[in-house]
Amino acid sequence: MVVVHDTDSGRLSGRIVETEAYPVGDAAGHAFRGKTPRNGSLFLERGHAYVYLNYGISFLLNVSSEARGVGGGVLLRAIEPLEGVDMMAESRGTTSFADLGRGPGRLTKALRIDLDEDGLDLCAAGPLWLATDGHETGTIRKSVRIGITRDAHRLLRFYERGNIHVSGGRKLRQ
DNA sequence: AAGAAGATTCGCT
DNA sequence: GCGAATCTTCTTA
Repeated sequence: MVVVHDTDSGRLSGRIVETEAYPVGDAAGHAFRGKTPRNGSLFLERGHAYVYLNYGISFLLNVSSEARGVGGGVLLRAIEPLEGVDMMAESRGTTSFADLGRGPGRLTKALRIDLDEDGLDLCAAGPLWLATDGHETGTIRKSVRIGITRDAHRLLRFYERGNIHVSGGRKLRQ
């Protein structure tokens, strides 16, 4: 699908090409130890945005995936930029097309997403929403998740094979 | 109350 | 390839 952010300066959008699942009962998930001031949005009805500040540096965007009151979600790790590429380059401070949305923190910076978007319903009318994709979908592959230690063996990372916007090195894109 | 780890990125070597 | 930047949560005293 496509993530769309309608801002005062224009529309930003990108096709999701890499995700990671953090299901119920997964020790690596933020909801594993219950609700906190930060992760409350993970417990909203499936389809809501959970945005948080990671390592004190980068905002990361998730989509809640369970019934209201149950914590679980999907991390968006990379997008292929579609609309608003110039604005994205300005936000990211680079003109390298492949790098604009390559990585979970870069993705939010390109789309200008921060705590203002936390808790928004992505399946309703609003500034941030998910659109269906008219593009052809390539082969979807799976692997272990990146940057975690708990439940590290689970194959819960999904990405489009060979896509240059997928994060990690060459191997992690094949 | 203090320290360490964590779903990362960037600049420098 | 390595370390810094820097906020939230968890662990240990």
